[in-house]
Amino acid sequence: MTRSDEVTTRPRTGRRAETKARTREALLEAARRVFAERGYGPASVEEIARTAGVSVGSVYVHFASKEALFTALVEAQTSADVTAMSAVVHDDPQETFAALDRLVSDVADSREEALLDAETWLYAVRHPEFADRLAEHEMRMARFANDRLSHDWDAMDPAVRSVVRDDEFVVAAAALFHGMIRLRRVLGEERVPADLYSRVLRLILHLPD
Amino acid sequence: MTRSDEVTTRPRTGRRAETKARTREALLEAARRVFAERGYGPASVEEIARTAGVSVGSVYVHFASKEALFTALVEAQTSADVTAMSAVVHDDPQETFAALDRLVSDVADSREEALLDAETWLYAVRHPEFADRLAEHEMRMARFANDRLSHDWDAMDPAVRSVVRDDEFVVAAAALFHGMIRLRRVLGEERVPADLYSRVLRLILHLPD
DNA sequence: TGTACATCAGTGAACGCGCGTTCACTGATGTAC
DNA sequence: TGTACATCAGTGAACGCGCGTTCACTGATGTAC
Repeated sequence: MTRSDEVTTRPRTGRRAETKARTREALLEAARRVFAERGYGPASVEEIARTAGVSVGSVYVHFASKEALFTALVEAQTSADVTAMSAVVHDDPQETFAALDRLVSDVADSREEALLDAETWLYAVRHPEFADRLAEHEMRMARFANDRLSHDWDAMDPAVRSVVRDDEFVVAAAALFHGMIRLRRVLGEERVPADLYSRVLRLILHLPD
Repeated sequence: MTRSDEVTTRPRTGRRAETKARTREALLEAARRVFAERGYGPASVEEIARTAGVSVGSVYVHFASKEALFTALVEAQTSADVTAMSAVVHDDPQETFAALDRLVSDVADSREEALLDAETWLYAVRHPEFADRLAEHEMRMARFANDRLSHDWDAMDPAVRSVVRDDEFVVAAAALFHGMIRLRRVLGEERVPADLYSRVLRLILHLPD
């Protein structure tokens, strides 16, 4: 039993640690907004600091460099993606499809998320060492969907199963997801209705309704 | 009949105009490479000029600004896209599907084209006045495909036609196209085989083989 | 509890640097006679 | 054909500016006694 264990009334994290964590969060939130709006290159550390309400020097207390701030942001976004993905899956397929459509419109209609998504992809293609992390994340998301799907896959129409494997379907579904977000941003929600996503998925799977 | 019409032996465009046109082409080609590799913001006019083998000042003889150079490049790419699209359509659907798969692998496997594609989208989302031009281009490409398709659409399985309209199918096909290019760059060609595109399209359309 | 000292999150001016754009200049090409 | 002048594509040094990062400093919080 060490001395720190005996401290009970005092909060485990002192005021200093609390405010430090708050500042870090504020910086990540500001980075999300500025990186999305300007892009990685043109985004300035000064604007991120100003948006977070702190000085430039403070950024370097929390992150080693502008690049480290960006990758920390992507890491945080990755966790958020997994959370969003978990919320999509339901026992009832109808609800799952509806949740997927909602995810399409949520991401596409959030300027910030759509931009950051593209910015992350570009950064990954330009920085091979980072590409592996994005690939791993993309595969984790796909496998997550695949696990839920595999129970039903054996019962799927053989006309479908003979053309694509279950892991290929998941990749195609992810591709359609990314592509619809991209097009919806450019063409508008009339030409790219969110429920088109689930309607096409059902056509691919030869499911009714 | 003006004097210029009487000049027959002399080339219509003198040496000066010829070399100027060559320089312009060299600048556009260099811009394609540098904008793709670095992104619009971080790409420097100096590097573009150096890549093209001319001085910085020369860039401003041909283009009013870095931005004008970028939009001219996108304009040129737009024409190239239309040409590529024309080459895809065949009378035999089998050949059309095969050509589409080839287009997927061509664009995805060309680092430059894939990057420029994403860079253009980002620029459009960040510059609303430019977004209209990209939307128009995207719609022209879609309509182009739609015109070829509409002859067959009436003969399509009613189970398909009752779920998506022909213009919605074209949007979905375009979305799948963009998404597959994106994923293929990150996940590799083993996990995103090019022919997955046509296989999924056939599943959507409930076509055999 | 009170006091003296240590820690460290946060500050902001200063740095060296690379950027987009300009402009006076050069010289090959074009034109007039 | 030859000559004198005009045009203009291309040059590159110079400009003003904003960038990422550093670092000596501040003062609130934490610790020892």
